[in-house]
Amino acid sequence: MSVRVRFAPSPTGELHIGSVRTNLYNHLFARQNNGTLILRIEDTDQERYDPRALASIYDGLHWVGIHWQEGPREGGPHAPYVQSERLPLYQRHAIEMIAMGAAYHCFCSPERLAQMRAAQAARKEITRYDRLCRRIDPKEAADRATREPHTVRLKVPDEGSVAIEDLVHGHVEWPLATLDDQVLLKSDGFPTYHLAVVVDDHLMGITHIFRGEEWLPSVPKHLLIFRAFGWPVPPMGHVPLVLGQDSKKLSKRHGATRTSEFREQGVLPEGLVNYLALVGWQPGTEEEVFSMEELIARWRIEQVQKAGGKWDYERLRWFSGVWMRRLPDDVLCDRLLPFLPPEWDRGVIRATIPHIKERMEMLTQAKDLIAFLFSDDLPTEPARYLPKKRAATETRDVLARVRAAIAGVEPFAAAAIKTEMERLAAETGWKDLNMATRLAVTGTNVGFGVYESIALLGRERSVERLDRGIGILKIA
RNA sequence: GGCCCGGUCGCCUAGUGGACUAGGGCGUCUCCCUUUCAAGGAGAAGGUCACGGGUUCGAAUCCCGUCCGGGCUACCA
Repeated sequence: MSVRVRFAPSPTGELHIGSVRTNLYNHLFARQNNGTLILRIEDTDQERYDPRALASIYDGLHWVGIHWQEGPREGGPHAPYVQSERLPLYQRHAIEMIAMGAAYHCFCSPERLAQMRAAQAARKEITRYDRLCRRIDPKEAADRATREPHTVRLKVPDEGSVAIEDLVHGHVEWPLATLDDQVLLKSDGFPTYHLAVVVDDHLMGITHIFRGEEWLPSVPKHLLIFRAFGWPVPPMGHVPLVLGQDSKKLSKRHGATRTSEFREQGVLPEGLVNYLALVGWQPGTEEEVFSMEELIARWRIEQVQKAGGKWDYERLRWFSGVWMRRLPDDVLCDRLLPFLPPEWDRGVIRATIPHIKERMEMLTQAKDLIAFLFSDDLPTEPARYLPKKRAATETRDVLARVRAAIAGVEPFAAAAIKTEMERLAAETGWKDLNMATRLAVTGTNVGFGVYESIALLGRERSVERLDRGIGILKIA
């Protein structure tokens, strides 16, 4: 039987980075087994529905390199893949469960439910449905259901227990006596998550369920539904949560959590995927830099951690930097373009790549590094042209000698410029000759090699800037 | 409160009874390289393996208890 796994997000907002991690695991498992990955939209909560979410899911997942075969836009043999378009299916199954005695109609109003819970809480009891409607005669209930608002609830047995062999956590067991009679079908005709996942996972032929650990407590409810229909229960693996620094579920207050934020910050998707895979999984060796293809070959559910992983922005940056250096220059150049002014010449940008790729962790850092090549908007304050502990007069004199050397150097290339500059440094005894030159030519005290900077800028512009620097220092 | 899941350096983690004087990576610090910043190289600091009892010749690893943290506890997912 071929592997079929799914990613089932709720369209309630922008794609969360923790969701990407969970989906990445599904993707890796599908790919390594030549299986099928399915995207299913679980929009059963009309209140929280966010129409922008679907685009966010598609954009974010495609950006990190995750692709699937069946989904809302792709179609497939089990379409539709949006739960709100499958309502009759869930309603039919809910009715079937009632007929089998595994569920019942509930006519309790939200108000009564709220009062009931308040009373239970006041008595320090467990707050759960008191099963009032479970005692209504089924025929009467069916009749009332034709005209009264109602929900359908799971009829949880009073005794016994259910268990799974979780792929991550091992044996987990729940006594049924502690379970609530979960609502399966809401009064608006929409299913709850619990009914919808089980029905869809079965109907869509899902063979393995990998999802976040927050779902572990609801497994017994799902087991009861599988059991009622006599459906086989697919193997499940509940993967650890992605946490913030305070050990709580990663959320906005911890920092960036939207996938699009990382993209906007210039994080390389290769680095993100590499880092993400390692939050909750490790290969059993000391290697840790992996491409998507390597992850596909190596990832194993058995190696997934039990404990939650704290999000580490520093480590993510490091991985992004690692991939910055690994990507081919042409590829990196293309990645950079969206982060630079459109009028900047691609050819010039491309020429800087070998010099800046080792100095960036995020694509957003490129702009400052190469701006001096595209803008003549340099500082005007004399102090900005002085190396530490150097006076204006001496700096001006040294710069004049540099200017002469640059004006005549042949060939005009980094190696020859280096030779000239080193000769001048020896002659003048100036250890910070390069810094003085850098300040005059680029306007900043950090950046890649001065010789390369001058070579890239060109003889004419370099000389112009040296003259300009000398002029500013004369005024001072 | 109840149910469930966790607990190895600040963070991610290796480790599944003896080679553990607990290893690697991120971060921090030092040095080398470099007339900037990085990258690269070499080192350092950092852990009584949550705690307490057992079992055993021997425990991070097995058992029991305790503590701490988290998740769930909705007609949310």
